[in-house]
Amino acid sequence: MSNRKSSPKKKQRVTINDVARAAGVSNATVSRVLSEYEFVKESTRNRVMEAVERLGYVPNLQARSLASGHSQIIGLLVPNLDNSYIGTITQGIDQELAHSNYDVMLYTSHRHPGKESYYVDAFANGLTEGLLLIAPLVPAAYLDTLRAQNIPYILIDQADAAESSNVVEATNWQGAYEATRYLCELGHTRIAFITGWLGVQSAIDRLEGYKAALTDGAIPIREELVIQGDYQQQTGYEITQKLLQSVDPPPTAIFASNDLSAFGAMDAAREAGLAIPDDLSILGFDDIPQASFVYPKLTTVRQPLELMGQVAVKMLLEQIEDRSLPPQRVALATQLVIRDSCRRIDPTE
Amino acid sequence: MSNRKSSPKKKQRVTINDVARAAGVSNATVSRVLSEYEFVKESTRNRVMEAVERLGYVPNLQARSLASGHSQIIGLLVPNLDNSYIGTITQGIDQELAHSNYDVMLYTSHRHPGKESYYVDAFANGLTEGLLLIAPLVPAAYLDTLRAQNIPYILIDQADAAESSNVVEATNWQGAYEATRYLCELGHTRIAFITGWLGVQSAIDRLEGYKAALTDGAIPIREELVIQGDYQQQTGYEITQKLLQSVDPPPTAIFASNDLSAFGAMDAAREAGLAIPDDLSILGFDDIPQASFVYPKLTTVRQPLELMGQVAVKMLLEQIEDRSLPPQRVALATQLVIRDSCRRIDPTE
DNA sequence: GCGTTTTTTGCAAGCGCTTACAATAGCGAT
DNA sequence: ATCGCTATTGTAAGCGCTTGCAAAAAACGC
Repeated sequence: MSNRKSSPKKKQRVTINDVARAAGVSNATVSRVLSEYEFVKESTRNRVMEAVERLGYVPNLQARSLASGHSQIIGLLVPNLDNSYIGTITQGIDQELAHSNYDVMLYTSHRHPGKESYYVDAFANGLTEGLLLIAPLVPAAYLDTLRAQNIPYILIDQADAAESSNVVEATNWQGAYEATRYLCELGHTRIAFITGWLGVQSAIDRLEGYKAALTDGAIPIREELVIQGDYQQQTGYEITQKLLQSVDPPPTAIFASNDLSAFGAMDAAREAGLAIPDDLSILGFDDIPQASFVYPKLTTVRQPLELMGQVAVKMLLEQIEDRSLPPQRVALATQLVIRDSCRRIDPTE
Repeated sequence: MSNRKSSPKKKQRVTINDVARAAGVSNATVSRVLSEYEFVKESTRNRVMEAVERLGYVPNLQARSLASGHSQIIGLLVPNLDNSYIGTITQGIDQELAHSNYDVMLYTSHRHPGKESYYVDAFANGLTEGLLLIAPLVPAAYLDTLRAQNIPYILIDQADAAESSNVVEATNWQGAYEATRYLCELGHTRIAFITGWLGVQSAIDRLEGYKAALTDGAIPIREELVIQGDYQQQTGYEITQKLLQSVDPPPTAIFASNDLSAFGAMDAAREAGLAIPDDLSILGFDDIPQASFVYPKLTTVRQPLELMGQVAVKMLLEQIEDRSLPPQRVALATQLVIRDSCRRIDPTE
């Protein structure tokens, strides 16, 4: 404390100029070496690299992006992170991004609508070059902002009614349709459906797929068997409890709009003393990692979550490259994964 | 395409100078208004704010941080995101951060050791002002880098052997000890233990707690009942399968080092035809949301995951404020949450 | 009304890096 | 040796914002 002069408080960051001086070149040359500019003499390049190495120089990202206009950062807006659904998509995103030199800025909206648009405003400050929105609430308001600012963005697993966004989703309708048909073919006629949170298009599509399949199977749609859920395990549990008590005759199968809800349904069924699949068949949607570890292993509709993340990144990077690209929509194929939670039902039952 | 002159390709970003001009002041004044500098005349402030509003001005973050030296960004390094353990901690982090004006940069290491240190190098470029490391692999190498660069960082749920880091963890030893004692008190003497990934301290602490409790309960530690796992559900499943086949007499209880492993154990047990808790008691660690939704509800040791995230953020922000603060270690209390997966065992069995 | 203070502003110098544009160097051809 | 090119490097003007310093205004004291 006595002589503060002797302790230089300055953060002695190594800058490009230090490197330039050390290598006996101008900072422009250092910059060129670092950005792999082609016309740099071999010997100069080596000299610079040696200096970089020796001084432990690391470029300052903000300076770089201020000067170049590119931040090499993309934003990722997620509703929350406490389930593996989002996590798996993120895994795919991250994986794809690993090949590029983009970093990701994470924003979570905790399903608080107000916050999402707040964040999107924040994105507009130019920090991020593009945006990945996983199952966003899409109150249109902020998509307008995004478009106005001409910021590339991709909607993952949530179509935009306006049709003017880039979206990566799964074939939700078909997935639900096939799954329901499967249940029909197994002999089920009383098939309950736990919807997802109907604020998102994917949930609606799944519901429609379910209905269409019943109709095609000449099974009347009974409204008391279609219950509105919200993709949460707890809700699936509660709904199923109620369902099993109040509907008579009870359903012989429950198709849940996502695996988490299906897990909830399994728990409720077991608690009610029903064996799965003997007394009740259960079918999920997503195929998160857990689906194959629960007992019995869950039959479910696989969404290629990781792939969705990867594809979204690819699309986003393309859009960043060329802002004039027209909006694309990609629907990746779902696939029915038959495991142990559904069984053929005897028509006489 | 014909006359490209008419289309100004320039990204017409609104800058602080535009606002200054519009409000008839200098950019310095605008900057002061925006940073809530106290000595600005009320009328000027209003004029500026009005201009900001009207032009839809949003400050450029990189310019701001280049000039000020503060990026207001913290880095978050996670091993992966596909389980709710990390997600829940992140939730806490995010929640606490919402009160501040920091954003978070996300890095995932996918448990690939090489990558972690790669990232940490990247952090050194000054983009982030501090780092939160969730259950990192800690190959010491990059902690050295961090310390050398004097970048504040907090280790979450992973102590640093060197004792010189800030860490937020749970009372792992005590948690495991209490849980094991509980099992003993229930009459169990053949208690198997599925360890976590022993590369992290927390896993070791839990193992030690388990051993200590057995010793205190005068129960000999049988090595064949202690199996090395890695915190994954699948591994828990496989281990339990083997355990049930090969050990004779079989354990009457299994204590898994985390809930995921416990879920795996439950599945394996059920598959082997054992009822839980009647034929086998199972106890977990973490208390992730799912723990109370599986059937039977899992008895487990709660780690205050969200709180850990929040505390970590608080500590980090303090460290950023004042770099000279000495390293702190906080161990948050765990708590045994008794639910339905363990039962008292008849001594005559 | 004048010298002092205290507020409010503007000026201008960067922050560390990129990138036209210009200058220099190197080289074979003439 | 000179010219014409091309390869290589340097110069310098920013990118958009913050901030120390100083000037200008307003407020105060007598």
